[in-house]
Amino acid sequence: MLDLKVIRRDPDAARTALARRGADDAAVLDRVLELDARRRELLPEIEGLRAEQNAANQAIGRAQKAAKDGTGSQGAADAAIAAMREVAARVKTLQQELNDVDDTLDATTKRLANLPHPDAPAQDTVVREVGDATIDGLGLRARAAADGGAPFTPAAEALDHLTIAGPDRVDMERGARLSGSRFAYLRGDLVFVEMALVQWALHKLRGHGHEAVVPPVLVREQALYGTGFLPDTEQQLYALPEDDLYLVGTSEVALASMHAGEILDAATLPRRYAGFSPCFRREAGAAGASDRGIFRVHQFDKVEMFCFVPPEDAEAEHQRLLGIEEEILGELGIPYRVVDIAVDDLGASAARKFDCEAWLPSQQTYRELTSTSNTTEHQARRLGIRIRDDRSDPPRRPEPLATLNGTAIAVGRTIIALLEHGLQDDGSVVMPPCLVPFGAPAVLPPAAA
RNA sequence: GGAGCGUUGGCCGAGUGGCUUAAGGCGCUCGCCUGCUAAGCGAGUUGGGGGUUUGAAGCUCCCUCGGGGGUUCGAAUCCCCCACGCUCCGCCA
Repeated sequence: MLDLKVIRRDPDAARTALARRGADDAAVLDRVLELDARRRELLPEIEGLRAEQNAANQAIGRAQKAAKDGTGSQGAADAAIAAMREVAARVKTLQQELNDVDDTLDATTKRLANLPHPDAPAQDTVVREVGDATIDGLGLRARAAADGGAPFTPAAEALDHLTIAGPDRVDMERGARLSGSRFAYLRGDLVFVEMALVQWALHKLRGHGHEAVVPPVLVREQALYGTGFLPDTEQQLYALPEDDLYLVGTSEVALASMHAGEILDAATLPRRYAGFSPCFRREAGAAGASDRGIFRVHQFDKVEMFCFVPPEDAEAEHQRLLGIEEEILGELGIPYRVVDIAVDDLGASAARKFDCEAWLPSQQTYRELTSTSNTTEHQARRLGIRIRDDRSDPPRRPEPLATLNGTAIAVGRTIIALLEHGLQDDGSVVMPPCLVPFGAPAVLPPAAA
């Protein structure tokens, strides 16, 4: 949500910035300005009448008391009450209109997307590529083998993850039988790979100052409006209308909402979290996509980073999150590239977004594995999260802070990349050495014939 | 699922229609006083939105007793809906 005062002062700047997103936000913006103007017409009128009421009500109270004491007449009070009746009716009418204007203004303002960062590019832009686009791109597992880890001889030919894992470990057929397409059972070894990935990531993130969180995944509509997923991505959301709850598509929703309505002491910032939760996405409209296996499913587990920082620190924090994502991919030995996402492809809340795309040998292309967004004050304003700086002089009013999110581990997709990059000629898969202490097998046996 | 009781300022807590425009206390901030500290005295201490202003400060008005609506000249107080919390019963991994 944008700051009304800022829009009011310089509507053209907001208009220009929103236009870069390519949406029809200009009309919405004009509507906001119009409603804001009407609101500021109504307010002084109502407030004047209310001041009149407040004064009269005190006088009535005194007069009635005097009448009771016998020191005054009831007539004076009755006359004042009669006079106020009219004022009360007028206030009621105006108040009704003001309420309508407020409601519409609020709903309309919430439709506006965040202002994009000036540096957000017009087209997706590759920032850098790390590792070779080959089967063991970074050569990390080969190097680890030389250091005494499991020996590793990369397969000569790439295979996709379903072939490598086999139906005993990624069971799409039974998943579909149970729940429909895009659902899978993850079984056997791969469960321990998932647990190791999660444990490893949470430990790493704790070292980076992120507190581990397992959040609720069923949330009220309010949380989705607050994080900017509504109105915007309704067709992506699973809803439970019986209970007025939604399944979250990412723990970002729950993590951002953790401090909703709070005023945080500036001295306690930054606040950094690492959420672990399942994520649910309807993937409506993705029906034609030809992804095999667990690349795009309706339910997957994810470790998500989330940060609350002072607005002036947001950009540095964004780079920090990107740095952690790259560190993770690097240690897992997954070659990747960083893409600066095009301004018209940003979510409603994001001012800027970087994706890390992993090289998938079986597809001979880069695919999105992680993503980090700087949502500036957009979510904080919608969720009512503010910062109080007791150290500032003169003291300032509480102000919105900035929030940022980033994927640490999207489990399913990470497993895909690990399988493809760890594949050896005999069909076995070498796991990154960093996961082994956390319970991953050093080597996954070949899929059963 | 059923029944009951609750939600007041940073915290505790009084308050059943009108000088309560929220008592009192604690905490905190500032000042005074006091060898230091403590105590004492005084003042201040929710958040939001308007007006004035280039902006800020200042001044001023309005709103804010969990949220929303209603009754009334007037609501913390009465009525309705919702959210949340606690207790008991039932059910349950």
